Amino acid sequence: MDASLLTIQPASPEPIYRQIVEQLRRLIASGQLHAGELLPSVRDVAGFHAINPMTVSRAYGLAESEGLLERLRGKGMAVASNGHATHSQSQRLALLDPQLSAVAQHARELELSADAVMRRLHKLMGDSK
Amino acid sequence: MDASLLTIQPASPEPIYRQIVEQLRRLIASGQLHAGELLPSVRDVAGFHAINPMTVSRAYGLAESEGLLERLRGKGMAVASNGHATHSQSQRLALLDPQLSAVAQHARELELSADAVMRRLHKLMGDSK
Amino acid sequence: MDASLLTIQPASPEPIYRQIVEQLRRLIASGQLHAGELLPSVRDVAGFHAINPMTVSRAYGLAESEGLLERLRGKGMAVASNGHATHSQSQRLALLDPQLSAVAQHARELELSADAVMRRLHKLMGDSK
Amino acid sequence: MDASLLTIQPASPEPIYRQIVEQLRRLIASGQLHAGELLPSVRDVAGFHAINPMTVSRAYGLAESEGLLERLRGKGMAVASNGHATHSQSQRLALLDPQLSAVAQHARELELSADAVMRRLHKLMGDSK
DNA sequence: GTGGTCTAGACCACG
DNA sequence: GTGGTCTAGACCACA
Repeated sequence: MDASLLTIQPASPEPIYRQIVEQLRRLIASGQLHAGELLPSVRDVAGFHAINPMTVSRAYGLAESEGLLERLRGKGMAVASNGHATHSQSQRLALLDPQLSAVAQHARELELSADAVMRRLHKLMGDSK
Repeated sequence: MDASLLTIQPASPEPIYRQIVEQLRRLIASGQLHAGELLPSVRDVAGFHAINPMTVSRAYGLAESEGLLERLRGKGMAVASNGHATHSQSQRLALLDPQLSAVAQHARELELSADAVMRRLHKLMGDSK
Repeated sequence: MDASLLTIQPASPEPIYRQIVEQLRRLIASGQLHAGELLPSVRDVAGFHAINPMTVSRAYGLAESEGLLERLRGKGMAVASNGHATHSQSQRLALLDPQLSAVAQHARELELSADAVMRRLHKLMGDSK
Repeated sequence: MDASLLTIQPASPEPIYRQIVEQLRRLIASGQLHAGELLPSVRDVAGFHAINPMTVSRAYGLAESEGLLERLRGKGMAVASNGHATHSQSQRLALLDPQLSAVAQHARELELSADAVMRRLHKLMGDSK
């Protein structure tokens, strides 16, 4: 894996270290990071994105305590081989549920139809490809 | 308007005052709160939801400074009568865009198809009705 | 709870933040900290033990992510009310198992009898009261 | 001595080199390794346990600097013949003291009686025989 | 080379 | 008042 795979948005209200953890969670769940794969070093990620190494270290540490990553002493952090990788589609969808529930509630408050919301979402997902 | 119309989730990472402001924004944009309508007092909202009155006051103050609400001396806060209410559908959809963009990005990281995500969203929007 | 209840050994190889978390785990499991009880603030603990507030904050954060503590926004950290508190004696004993297993293995390597080890342990536990 | 006599737990938080040194200390103190006995080569130990040779070398070096081992030029490392071997029982018990003190403190924090802890320890020492 | 810990201090967000 | 985030930099431990 390359440090450039991670996307960091420093201006986001979401803390950087959590952005990293959640991206890792998704990339691992989808198999884009496969079990055993070595992650870029803390210093590489920090240098590439111009953030503090401790911020990256904090993210890696959290991901480890969640069982997403494991520490190979002297080598770095690797994707854990605990079955967290390559979830089924329904498992991956479940990761989106909290966000989608919020969207559903907000749409209701806005009195928007499911069709209108979905057309908009479809457009955004097409654009992003 | 009744204090029970607002939904507060004290355990959410979203700060309470922002939950209130954003809900007001959506309820006003959709016309569920109409211009001139009087809001429940800070004390009522705070008492009903068992939250700190200062939090409600802060939300009302922010909403006022955005032009969503206006302060009627001696009567309380009311929905502003300056055209913020009853947005068009496209304006209301725009309020959902940031969230939908995030959903799109996360879906990409999870390698989920637009169809699968939309089916899930459709189900959630149906359920919530 | 008072900041003086925690014991910090800065010279120990065990990191300070983990000393705190594990002590909290034991004090909660034994009911010496009861569910809902407010912990001393990060700044109080840091000041009392002359350590960096971030170190304490890190410990509290970890304890929260383990479900031991919960954040009361604006009030501080409190012992979680998730049933982690007041474990049965067998549950509390289980928390000592890893250490006791290591003791057992080391005693074997030292060719020490169970009786000799236990007499020593009994003396130490008596002294500490 | 055979490389298989050492027990290595790569996943333990205890560093590997220290696991080796402390095991050597205990095996020598108890006379299971006798003075003058030749140890397996760095390469053998590293190969057998699939760990880095440098780690084994570091452990041997530390043990030598402590006087546990001595370097026989051209032959390898051997158990030192300077009275470190076959300690008395009280000397061997002293090697366990730091661990037992920690157990005593944790038991106090868990409000466990000396009897309960000792029954558990007795069971573990019996099992491991 | 790897990650981990701690400090000192600034600044923010929340109630 | 509370905790949270981030930075900059030093130092350590491990392989």
